Amino acid sequence: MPRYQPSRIEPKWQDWWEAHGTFATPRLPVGRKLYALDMFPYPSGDGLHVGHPEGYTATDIVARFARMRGTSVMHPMGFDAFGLPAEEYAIRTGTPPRESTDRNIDTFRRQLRMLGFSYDWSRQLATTDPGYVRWTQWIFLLLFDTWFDPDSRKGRPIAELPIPADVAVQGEAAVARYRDGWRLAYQAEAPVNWCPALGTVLANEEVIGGVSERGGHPVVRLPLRQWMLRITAYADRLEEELDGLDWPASIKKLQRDWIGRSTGAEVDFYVPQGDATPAAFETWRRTRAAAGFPEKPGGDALRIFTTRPDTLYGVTYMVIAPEHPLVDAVTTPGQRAAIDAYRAAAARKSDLDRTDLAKDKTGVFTGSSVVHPLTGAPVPVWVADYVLATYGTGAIMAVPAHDERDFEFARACGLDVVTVVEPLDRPVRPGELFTGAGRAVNSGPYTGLTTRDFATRVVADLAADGVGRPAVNYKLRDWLFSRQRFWGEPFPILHELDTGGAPTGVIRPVDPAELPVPLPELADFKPGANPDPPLSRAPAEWLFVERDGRRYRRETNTMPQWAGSCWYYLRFLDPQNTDRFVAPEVEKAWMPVDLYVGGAEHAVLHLLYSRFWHKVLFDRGHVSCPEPFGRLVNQGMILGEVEFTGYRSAKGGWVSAGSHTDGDTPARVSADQVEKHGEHFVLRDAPSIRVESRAHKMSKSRGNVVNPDQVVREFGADSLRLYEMFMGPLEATKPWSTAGVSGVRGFLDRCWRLVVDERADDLVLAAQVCDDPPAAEHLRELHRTIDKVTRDIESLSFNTAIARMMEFVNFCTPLERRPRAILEPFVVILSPFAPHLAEELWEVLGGRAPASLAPWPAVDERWLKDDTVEIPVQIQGKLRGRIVVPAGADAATIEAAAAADPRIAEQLAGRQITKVVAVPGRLVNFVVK
RNA sequence: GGCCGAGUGGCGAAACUGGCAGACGCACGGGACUUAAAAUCCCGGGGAGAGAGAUCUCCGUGCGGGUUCGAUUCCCGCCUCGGCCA
Repeated sequence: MPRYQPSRIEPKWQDWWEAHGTFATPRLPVGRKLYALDMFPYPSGDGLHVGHPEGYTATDIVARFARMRGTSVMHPMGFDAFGLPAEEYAIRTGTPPRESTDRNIDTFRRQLRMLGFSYDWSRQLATTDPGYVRWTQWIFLLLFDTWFDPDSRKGRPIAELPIPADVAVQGEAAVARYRDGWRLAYQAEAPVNWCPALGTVLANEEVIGGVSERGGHPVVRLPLRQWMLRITAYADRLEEELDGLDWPASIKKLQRDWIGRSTGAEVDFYVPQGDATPAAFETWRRTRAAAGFPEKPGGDALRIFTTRPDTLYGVTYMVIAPEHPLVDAVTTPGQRAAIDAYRAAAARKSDLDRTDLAKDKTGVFTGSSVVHPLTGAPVPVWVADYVLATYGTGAIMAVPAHDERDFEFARACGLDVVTVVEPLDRPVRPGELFTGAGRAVNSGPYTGLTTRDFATRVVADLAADGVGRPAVNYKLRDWLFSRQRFWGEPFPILHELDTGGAPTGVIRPVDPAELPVPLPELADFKPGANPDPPLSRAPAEWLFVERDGRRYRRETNTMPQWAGSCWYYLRFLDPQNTDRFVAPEVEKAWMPVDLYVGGAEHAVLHLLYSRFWHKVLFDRGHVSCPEPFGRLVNQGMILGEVEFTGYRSAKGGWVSAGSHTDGDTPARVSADQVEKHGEHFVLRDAPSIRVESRAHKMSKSRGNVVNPDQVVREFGADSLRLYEMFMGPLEATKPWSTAGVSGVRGFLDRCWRLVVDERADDLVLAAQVCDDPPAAEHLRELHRTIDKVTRDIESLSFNTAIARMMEFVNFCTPLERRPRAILEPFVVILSPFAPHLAEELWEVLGGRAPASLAPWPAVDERWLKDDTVEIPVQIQGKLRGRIVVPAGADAATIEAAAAADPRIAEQLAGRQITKVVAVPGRLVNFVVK
């Protein structure tokens, strides 16, 4: 019994904390607050992975530490429970997703509880809870009700959208259409990635290399009515407001690159109507000069976006995307067949295939030309799939002399290359590719201008003539927000039907009082052969509703998994509220999140989408801060145990790693069969054979997945927590080591024996524990430990904090008399790391539970200072001796002490000292001749 | 191909702002305890060399340069590995 038995004490204290509401969070913080948040998990059927507790332990330590220092702490946990795997499981087994999801959540909750995290479990939520879905739908309606006002750069109610007079006169339907064109949530026919095998449309980021990220199924592009969110309206704010955030620079950069803001110009090229006479072009130009640059180009103009308006005179051809609306209009009968074939082929390619620089560029001439707005020269129009319909205007002016992709395409198709920019420092070679800035040549009236001046001037001139304007473009696209799946939030939108049951095109939001729109009971989860969502097969009583005497059909798309995770951090604050998604005073008191920890895989999407929703909520006055996550930390990946891999040839003999070929088969080699020779590991029995030494990502197929349940069974939850924190820096990628877990367990065993008499039958104090007043050396050791641990938790350097506590235990273990006055504070600082053990030891020491809420011990600065310090003495920068000097000794004193040291004096004798570097408290260095 | 990160003992790692490289842990070796083993406790471990010995010398933070009295740390160039994006 008195041995350290995690299996006994861990459940005991988990029950105790639960029964006593130890970690219940007040509705409003009292004094200082801390909101420490983990990225909530998707409750997969496999249960918790050892990667999960890494970040969770880190935030738990911070949360427990803050609580012990009197801070009000919000530390909740929930589940991101909508998503594909549950639905695929449903399709496979016929189990309704809600059942399997609830089961998985129970498993996750059990496993999380087992690890002793100090969550306020009364705040648990799942994105699938009807009470949560209600507010996700409510926020969607808010997006639907919001337009982005470019003047104030803010989201505003759609009712405040100014209606142009020419629209107003067309009547109510026209006004409604106009409004729909401005809403942040809108419908569009979009070329989408339809995956027949999954029976769904996928976002671009879910398509990798032309196949689905999940499952690797082929994907084709297809136009389909979709819900989109106008995230591009917020692109500038999403980029600019990264500045104030305490996030890793690399994540900020990823977000900036993803947004991909580029500045340049939009330019219209005249599309001849019928005969392409110079007179027709002149007429068009005069009309434009009078009317100005239109919001949308008509059929008589091909609009392009370029970041290099200074290369306008180098345009030798135009390229439009295969999906561009003008393709049909500009294709001549002779080219029709070739163009159609090309478009069909392009539809089967993903964006990735189309932009890959390594691949050859392809394209087809349309047979016709457009007219250059400055020179009036005809420019041939090509269709090529290296231009994407969704980027910019879906059309480009090609300047092969100054753009890499255009250059490659021109070379492949035998098109002209005309140089119009020269580098400032050297002459240009004809036909050379030069993408840098320089000076204009061969550019009519602009010749001689620098790239920057040219751009400014020409854009102004184009704008004056009504054929161009300055423009900003983003790589970021509007967010494709609908999925043809069952297991997601239904859209709270109704489509009006006419008397014949056909949609009229009029849509109507569900009254917020009627939310949530529940998911219907569905017998069949199988996706269809066409992109019709499963909900279109819902029972009629769900599908059709009547409002105000009109019949409606419900929207049958569902929202993507990102929807629920966009705002869960807000719901945690007020999870039971049935009047609002969060009470304003509660939101104001707790937000923003002070520490957000999770994997870097969410660097772009989740974090960008959340920020976008948050800004809309902010603009509409529902939250008090413009950014949700103040400080972000990415925990590193935990890899499997290091593996040694040798290679065997087809004949069965070993082949040295590095000189092996694909024909050789890899084979696991155990650690005791290898040894290190110089840089590499080799086989012990055949030292000429090199083997690879590497840790791999944990995966079922590799069979190197570590199961937290098993680790807890074998070593205890405190050991798992402590090991994951001791492995190395939080942000680093680290290999798992079972031996390492057992080493950390050894430390907890030593902590136990420091306090408890292991050989007694009952749980009693070790005989060495005494009430002696602690001696100076004890206090010095204690306070240095408290100081280091305190500072290390603040900087999230948990590994070094643990190392310091180990030193403390190593110091105490040999003591015949161990004053409780140093043991008690030690147990307190141990408690955030190994909370169960700390509670138990605290109890044995006679403390009043819970140790988890004991005040954090204060550091007494007195014990941090030494009377004397030992400092190194160098000659020529090489260590030649050490001296002991008073702690505060100044430069002159330590230099004299160093020179007086017999060993140093001996080596300095007869040499000329040219310089002395004496840094108080650090070192003395003599530079001699 | 681009961007980001990393490279330190047999292994995971530590080193404040440029100041004694390798704290702490694993593994390993030695010792104490034990009839014995396990467990525990104590001691020792970067490499090479010299010495009977306490000690001493040289080399050493991926490689090559540079800055500096002094570089794991800063700068330039390269190599390898990992991650993300294309």
